[in-house]
Amino acid sequence: MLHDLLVQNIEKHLQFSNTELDIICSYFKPKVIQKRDFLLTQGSICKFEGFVLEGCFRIFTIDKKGNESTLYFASKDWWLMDIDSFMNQIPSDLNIQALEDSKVLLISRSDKTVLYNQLPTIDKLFRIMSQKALVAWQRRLIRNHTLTAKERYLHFIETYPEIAYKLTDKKISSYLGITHEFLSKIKKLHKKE
Amino acid sequence: MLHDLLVQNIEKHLQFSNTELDIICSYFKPKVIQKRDFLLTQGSICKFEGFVLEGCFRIFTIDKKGNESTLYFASKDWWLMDIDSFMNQIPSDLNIQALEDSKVLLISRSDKTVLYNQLPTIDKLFRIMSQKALVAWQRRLIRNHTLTAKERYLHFIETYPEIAYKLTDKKISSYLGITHEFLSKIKKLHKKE
DNA sequence: TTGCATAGTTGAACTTGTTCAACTCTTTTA
DNA sequence: TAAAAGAGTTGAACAAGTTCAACTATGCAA
Repeated sequence: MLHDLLVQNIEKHLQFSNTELDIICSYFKPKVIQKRDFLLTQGSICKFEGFVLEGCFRIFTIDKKGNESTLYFASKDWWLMDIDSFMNQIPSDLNIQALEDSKVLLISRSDKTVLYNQLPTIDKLFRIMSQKALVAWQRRLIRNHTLTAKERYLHFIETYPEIAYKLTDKKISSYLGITHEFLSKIKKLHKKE
Repeated sequence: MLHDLLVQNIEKHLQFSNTELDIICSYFKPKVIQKRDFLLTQGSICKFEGFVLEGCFRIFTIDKKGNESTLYFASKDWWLMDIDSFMNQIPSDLNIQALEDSKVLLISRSDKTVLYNQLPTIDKLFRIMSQKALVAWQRRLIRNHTLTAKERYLHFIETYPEIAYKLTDKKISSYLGITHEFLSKIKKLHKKE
C-alpha cells in the first residue's frame, strides 16, 4: 500500500519477484515533510536516497554571489538525493526543500549497502536507473548549449506541465539559468506573438 | 597487454578475479582510428561502447543553425559512446571524431548483453561507473549555471591540462558553450591582468 | 614551395541577458 | 484583518556574449 508507487516505479525499469520487492521496500522508510522544510541543506552530508510519494521538492544550490541555481525538481514518482555528497560522503552543495507538504520514502546509506549485498540484482536496477539519468543530463546539456532562454522555457513547460504549474516563475528561471526578471520579459514578448 | 589499461581502469572502480577480467576483456576488440575519422556520426545508431587506449576524441553535436557543441573530450583511459543512442537504439545526435591517430577497445551492444548475463557483477561495475558519471554531469551543470565563461575556461584548462594542450581554441570554446571569437577576447583580457 | 584550408585575432555593431530600483499584486503570518 | 514578506512586472542603464567581416598566422597537401 505505502510502497505501491515505489514498486510500480521500480518495475518500470526491471522485474523482481514479490519476495525481492518486499525486501527492497522494507528498507524504504516513510517521512513526512512540511512545506518549506528541508530534507538536506548545503554543507551537510547526504545520508539518504529518496523517492517522492506525494508533493514536490526543489533541489538547488546557492552560489557565492547569493544566486540560486536549481538542478531539478522532484514531484510524485521521482527520485531525489545529492548523489555527489551521498557517494563521496562530502558536504553537499545542494539544498533539497519541500515546495508543498510532501511524503517521501527514504533509504539510508547504510541500509543501501546492506541491500546491495543482500540482493545483488539491485545493482542492475540502479545501473539501469543511473544510465537513464545520464541520458537525461546529456540531453539537458545539449539543450542548454543549443537553445535560447525562451526555447528552454517553452521546452520546460511543455515537457513537465504537471510540475511547471505548481512552480513560481522565480523557481523556473533558476532552473533555466536566467533571472526571474528576464523570464518575465520573455513571457511578455511571447504573449504578443 | 593490449587490455592492460582497460583492466587498470576497471579495477579503479571494482575488484574482479583474473578469470572475470579475462572474460570481460575478451569482448573488447581493438580498433585503430585515423585522425579526423569518425567512430560515430549524427543520424546513425550507436552500436558500441568504447574505451580509449591511445589518442583523443571529441564528442559533439551540430545544431540546426550549424553550430557545434562539444559534450566532452575522451583521451587515453576515458570511456566514450552516445549512451542515449546506445540504450534506446535511436539515431544519435552526436559525432565522435578522432582528433589524432587513436586506438580504442570496443564492445558491441550484443556482446554487452551477453556479458551482463554471463557475469552478473558487471552490473555493479557499470552501476558504479554510471553513478560517478552522474556526479560529473551534475557538477558541470552547476558550473555552467554559476560561473562566467572566463571562470569556466580557467577551470577547464586547470582540470584537464593534458587534454587542453592538444585542443584548438575553437574546440575548447564549443565545449564551454561560447564562440571562439569570445574565447579569444577572454584570453587577451586575462593576459593583461 | 606554393597555395589552400583552417585557426586565431581584432573591432564595430548588435542581441541577449543582468542589475537595480520602483511599483503592484498575492500570500502568509501575527 | 493588518502588515509584512514574497512573487511578478516594468524600465533604464549596463554587462556579457554574438555576429560579421577583415585580417594574420599556421599547418597541410599537391
